[in-house]
Amino acid sequence: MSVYEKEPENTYNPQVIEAKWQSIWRDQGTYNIENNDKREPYYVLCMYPYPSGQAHQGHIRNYTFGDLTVRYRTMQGYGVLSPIGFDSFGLPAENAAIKSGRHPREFTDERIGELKESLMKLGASYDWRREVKSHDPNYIYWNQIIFKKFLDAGLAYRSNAPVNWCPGCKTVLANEQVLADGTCERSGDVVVKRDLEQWFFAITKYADELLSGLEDLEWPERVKIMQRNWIGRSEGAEFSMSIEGRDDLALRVFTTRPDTSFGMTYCVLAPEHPLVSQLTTAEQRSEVESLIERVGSSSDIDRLSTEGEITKRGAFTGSYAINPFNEQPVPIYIADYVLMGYGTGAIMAVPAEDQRDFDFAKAYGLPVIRTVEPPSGWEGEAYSGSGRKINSGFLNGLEVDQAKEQALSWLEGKGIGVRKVNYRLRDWLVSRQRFWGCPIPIIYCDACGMVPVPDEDLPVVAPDDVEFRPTGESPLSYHEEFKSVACPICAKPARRETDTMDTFVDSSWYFMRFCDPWSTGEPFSKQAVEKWMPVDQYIGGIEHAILHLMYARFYVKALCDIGLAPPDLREPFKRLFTQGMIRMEGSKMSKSKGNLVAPAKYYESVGADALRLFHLFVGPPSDDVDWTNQTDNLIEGCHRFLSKVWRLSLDSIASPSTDTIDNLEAKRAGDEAADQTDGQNLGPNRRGSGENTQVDQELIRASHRAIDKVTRDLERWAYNSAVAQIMDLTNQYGKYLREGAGPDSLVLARDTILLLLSPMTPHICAELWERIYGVSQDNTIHHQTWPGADPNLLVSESAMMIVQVNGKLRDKVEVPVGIGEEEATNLILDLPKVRALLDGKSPRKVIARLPNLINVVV
RNA sequence: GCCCGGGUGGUGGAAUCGGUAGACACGGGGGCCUCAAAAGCCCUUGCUCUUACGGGCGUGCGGGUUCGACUCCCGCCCCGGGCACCA
Repeated sequence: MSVYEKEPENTYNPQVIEAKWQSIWRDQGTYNIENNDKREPYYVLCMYPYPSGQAHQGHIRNYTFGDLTVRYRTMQGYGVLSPIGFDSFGLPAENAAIKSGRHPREFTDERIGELKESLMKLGASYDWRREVKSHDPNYIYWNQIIFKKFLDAGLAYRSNAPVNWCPGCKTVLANEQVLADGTCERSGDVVVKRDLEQWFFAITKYADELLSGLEDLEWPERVKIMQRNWIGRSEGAEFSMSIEGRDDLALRVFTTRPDTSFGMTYCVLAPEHPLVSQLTTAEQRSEVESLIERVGSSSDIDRLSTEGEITKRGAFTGSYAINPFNEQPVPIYIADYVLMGYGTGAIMAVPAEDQRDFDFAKAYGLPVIRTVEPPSGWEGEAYSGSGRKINSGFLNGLEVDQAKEQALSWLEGKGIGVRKVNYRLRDWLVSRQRFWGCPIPIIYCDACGMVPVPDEDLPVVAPDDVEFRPTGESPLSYHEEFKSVACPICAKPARRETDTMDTFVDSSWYFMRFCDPWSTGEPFSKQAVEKWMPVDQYIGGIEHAILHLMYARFYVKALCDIGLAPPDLREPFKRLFTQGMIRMEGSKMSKSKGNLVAPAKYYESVGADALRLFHLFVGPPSDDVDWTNQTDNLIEGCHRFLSKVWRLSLDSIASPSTDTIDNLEAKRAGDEAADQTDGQNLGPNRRGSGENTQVDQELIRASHRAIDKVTRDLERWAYNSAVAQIMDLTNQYGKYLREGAGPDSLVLARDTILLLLSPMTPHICAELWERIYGVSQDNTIHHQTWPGADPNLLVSESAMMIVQVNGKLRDKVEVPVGIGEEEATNLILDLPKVRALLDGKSPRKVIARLPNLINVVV
């Protein structure tokens, strides 16, 4: 037992010190920041959480990384904006309301309280004055104002569209909320198609900028790739084909391979294509209609399940189109593999160069004409690679790329086609038939049509006296008082829109509101946004790689264009970090799976600092974490390490070999004066008296190496190896402390450990710093400057040189760092081990990477 | 099917520019301290041959480049993620 631990107040008691410092931070508003702060601004943001009650380990992980960044950047001298809020609209609260009969607001506020408490107990530092909640009437107000501005700008519109309808949730789902197997992401029900009048945001207007804007973002490459794929830009041609015997009709098709037009052997329309009924001949009608029936009313799951029975997937219309390239008629089919929502909803089919067309052609006995010579020995069916054109009239002999260009020019020259860019990205469907969301501020009047709710009547807030029936329908739709309203224009009875907005709308601009949550005249002042935006470091889960991050990017561009945001902002998140997920037995941790591990039990046993340290140490932040039966051991180990830091730090005060506090204070003051002269050394970088022994020199170098390594590791998100480095320094410090090193080196090492650790485990470091230095409240460890390594101390005078013979490690020799090649060669040729291996032969070659390595080739 | 990641001891992981593979931990084994325990400290811990000294093998598999490969190239296998009729 250490000297200090004999006194009860000197044992490491995380619960006591964590509560103490958390209340200090809260009472002092340590991490509050003003918009007129003079320091260089730095905006750190973690994705605001859906309030699900007590935090889960995914939150803990996220907010630990965020808090580390906040504290680290603050120590580097930035004025850091660190806000937090709650994504408090959404389905779970509504479902809970249906079950319990309680109002979702009550339920949500309670959950926010619980989540807030777990975040406070984590010791995360925020400017709580800036808290934003989606369900706050104030936020709803601005959400609705922005919606109206979008409407004015033509960015919000209403359209009757086939939508994904979940019979379980009784609501429309965005494409993104429908899983690949055609089921609802939330309820698992089979999603069906329905035609409904819905609100959309015109995100496709920004398709090109959403794509090109990715270039300059410091985002993980895989997130950018996912977004690029989602946008799905493709270049090609759109051209018209005449219909045999029908001079009144023309068929327009889109293709990315105009060069393959000579290989067109049929055309396909989507079953929903408007020309289908006109093109269908009497004898084909029943066949065509039965296919339309099957495709139209079915769910995607039915549509997909037809895979394999390909002959049920298409029907011949009885009509023929004329291929403009060779004037040949080709039969027109309808088939479910062509989608109405993409391109023109009609394609020219080239089975030789497209596998889907090939499969269809084979099933329907349609011909295959190759237009690109496949490589010799080609065994596949359709060949979509490059090569020389054949069977292609004026394109023969060209390479695919040239032929594409020629075909395009030919189409343009003839005036039958144009170059065309298509996107996979669709407009954002924002209507939700739910209660617990931001109401869409629109009134429908029989006389005046669609009328936006006047600003002075905003916000439109969902009523309190609602009845939650287990029908799945939104209570708004049967709440007469809410629904009935006087038309703002003619005052006659009118109906309110009862749909609410997708909750992704709320999360698309909350980070701007954080800049200026007090703003009353506008959603945020341009000045504040100009100062803080874009977010310097955004941190969140990879699961938001596409939706949230795409929508938020769209929103910022739109807000710039309608004049609410500074025009040149364009992008919200300059740097993005996506953390890995917590897994349990291989599956994603989530409440629905009942596999959450609440932080409370760790707060009570080992404390928040140990839990934070575990999340930093367990592996690379971007990797998934497997929560196993070993995990508690690792957390325990983190606690043991912190106990060691505690003990060794306090022992240093007690140890007669180190300075008294008074002496240290004097020394620090002196060093600060000295620091100003060389302008470089801050914090613990005191050089000492110059009387240090060899042992002291080693510890001093070790401290500087740790500063260097940890700083570089924090910049490259290698928190696990940063922690390892601090552990290593702590082990050395402990050793030197026992061996009685001098005070300069011990104090340096101890302070270095505490400073480097302070953004990671803030409570214990603040407490120890206070016990050592007795600092006042505005001079805690978190007010210290991040240490800088002295480059001169990073290199040693001697190095361990690896001696290799034929590339294999054979020996190690300590050499001076400046050793020359000749000297090194002579030295190693004399080594007994090398001599034995040479066996009298002379070396053929010597490769030297001095002073670290030398390799003799025999 | 296409596009991304990844595969290193019993476990989590490290090796940042092609130069000591396994840092730092967890777990295991042994010891010290103790009446005893907890805590702490010390030693040990990739596999394998050897009493030892010392050797051999080793980063999913098979090749290649190089004085030298976890790292680069080619071809496979396995795991995870994203997209999936987007013409």
